[in-house]
Amino acid sequence: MTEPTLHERLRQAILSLDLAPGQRLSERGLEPEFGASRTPIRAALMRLESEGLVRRDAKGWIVTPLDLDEIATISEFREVLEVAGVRLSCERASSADLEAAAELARAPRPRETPEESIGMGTSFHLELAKLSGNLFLVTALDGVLTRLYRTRWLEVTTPESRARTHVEHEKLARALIARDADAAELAILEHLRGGRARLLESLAGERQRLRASGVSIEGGM
Amino acid sequence: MTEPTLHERLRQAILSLDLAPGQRLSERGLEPEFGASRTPIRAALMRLESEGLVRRDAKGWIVTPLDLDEIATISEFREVLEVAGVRLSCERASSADLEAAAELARAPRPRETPEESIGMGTSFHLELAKLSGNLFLVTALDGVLTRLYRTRWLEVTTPESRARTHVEHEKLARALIARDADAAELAILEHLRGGRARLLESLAGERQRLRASGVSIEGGM
DNA sequence: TATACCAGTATGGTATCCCAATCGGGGGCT
DNA sequence: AGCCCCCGATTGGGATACCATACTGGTATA
Repeated sequence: MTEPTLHERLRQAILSLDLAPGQRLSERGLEPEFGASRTPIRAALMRLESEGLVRRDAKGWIVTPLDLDEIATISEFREVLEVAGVRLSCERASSADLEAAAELARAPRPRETPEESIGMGTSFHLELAKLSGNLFLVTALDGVLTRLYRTRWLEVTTPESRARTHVEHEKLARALIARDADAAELAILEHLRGGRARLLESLAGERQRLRASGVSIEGGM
Repeated sequence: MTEPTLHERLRQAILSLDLAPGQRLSERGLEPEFGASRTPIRAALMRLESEGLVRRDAKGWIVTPLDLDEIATISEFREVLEVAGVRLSCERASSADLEAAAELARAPRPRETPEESIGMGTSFHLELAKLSGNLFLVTALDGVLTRLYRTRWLEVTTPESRARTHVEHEKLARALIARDADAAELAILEHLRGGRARLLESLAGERQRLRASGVSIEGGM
C-alpha cells in the first residue's frame, strides 16, 4: 500500500466531514496542515472541484455545502444510472460475474465499522454497474456516489436498516441472475427510493442539530 | 463578448482538430503558442483532463485519441441520458418550454457553416435535457456531447442527413408536446441509433484516410 | 562493428515569488 | 458620535526557478 496522495488525503478529509461542508479553504492555509506547497494543493483542489467536493466562489474555495435540493436531484440521477446499469447487466453480464456480485451482497455482515458499512454499500453498487460493461456509466455512478457519500454519515444506521439493505440487495441479485430485467429494475428502484426517502427525512429532521455542530445544510425549502 | 479564456482556447483547438487526436502536448511547448505561462496552462490541461479531452500518460500530456470502442460506449451512455431526459421532460416540463424547444428544432436551416450546424444539433439536445429539470443529467449529457464533438467533423453532412435530423427532431418535439413518453423515447432512440450507426460506419471507413492526415484512431477491432 | 556508457535535453512536479483585487478594521475628520 | 477613508492583510492568479527522472544521441571502447 503506497501512501495516499495529497488529493486523496484532502478528499478523505472532506468525505469524513473532517472538513465541514461550507467551510472556507485557503490554499496557503492548507499548506501547513497537509505539508505541501501551494502548487500541489491547488492541483488537488482543482481535481476536487471537478468531483464536486469543493467549489470556488468570489472569495475563494469552500467545501461543497450539503444542499437538500441538490441531493434530491443527484438521487434522481442516480436512479437513472442504476436502472440503466441493471438492465444492461441483465442482458450482457456473464453468469459468473453476476454470481460474484451476488456474493458481495450476501457478504460479511458481522461487526463492520460505519466506514466499512458505507464502503460495502457503495462497492456493491459500483461492482454491479461494472457488469453493465459501460465504463462511462460506471464513472458517472462513481461520481454520483462520491457526491452523496457525506450524507451517509448522517443517516442513522440501525441493525434493521442494514438488514433491509441486505434483503433488498439479495432480491436484486436474484432478479439479475434470473435475467429478469423488469424485476431487477423494480428491485433497484425500490431499494433506491426507500433509501432516498429515509435519507432526506433524516437530513431534514436533523438539520438544526447538524447546523449547530458546524455542518451547514442548504436548500430544501 | 469577453475574450475567451485560455481553457476555452485550448478546448477549441482540440475540438476543432487543430490539435490532432493523439498528439503530444508539453506544458512548456504550449507557452509560446498560447501566450501564457505554465501555471495557467497546467490549470487548463487539468480541466481538460476532467472533461476527457486530454490525458496524462507516463511521458506527459496527449490529446485524447479517438477510440472507436470508446465512442461506441459513450454513445450507448448517451442513449441512457437522453432517454431519461425526454421521459422526465414529458412529465414535468411546462408546455411553454416544450414549445420553445420545438422551435429550436424547426430553427434556421439555411446555409449554416459546419460549426453552426454542429452547434445547433448539440444545443437542441442540451436544451431539451434542461427541460428534465435535473441539472446533473444536463451536466452529464454536456460532458458526453463534448467527448463526442470531434467525431462530428468526420461525419459527412449531406443535405439529406440534415433534412433527416430535422425531421427526427420534429417528430421528437411533437411527441413531447403530446406528452407521449413512449413515443418520445422511441423517437429519440431512433434518432440516436441512426446517427450512431452512420457515424461509426463512416469513421471505420475513413480510418486510413484520417490516419494519413494525422488523426489517429484506435480500437474498433 | 557492436555495445555500453555518459552527457545533454526535455519532461512534469514542486517551491516560491510577485501581483491585483478585495475585504476589514482602525483612525481621523466632520 | 458617526461616517468615511485609507492602509494592511489575505485571497487566488500568474510567472519563474529549481528538482528528479527518463529518454536520446553520440562517442569511445572492446
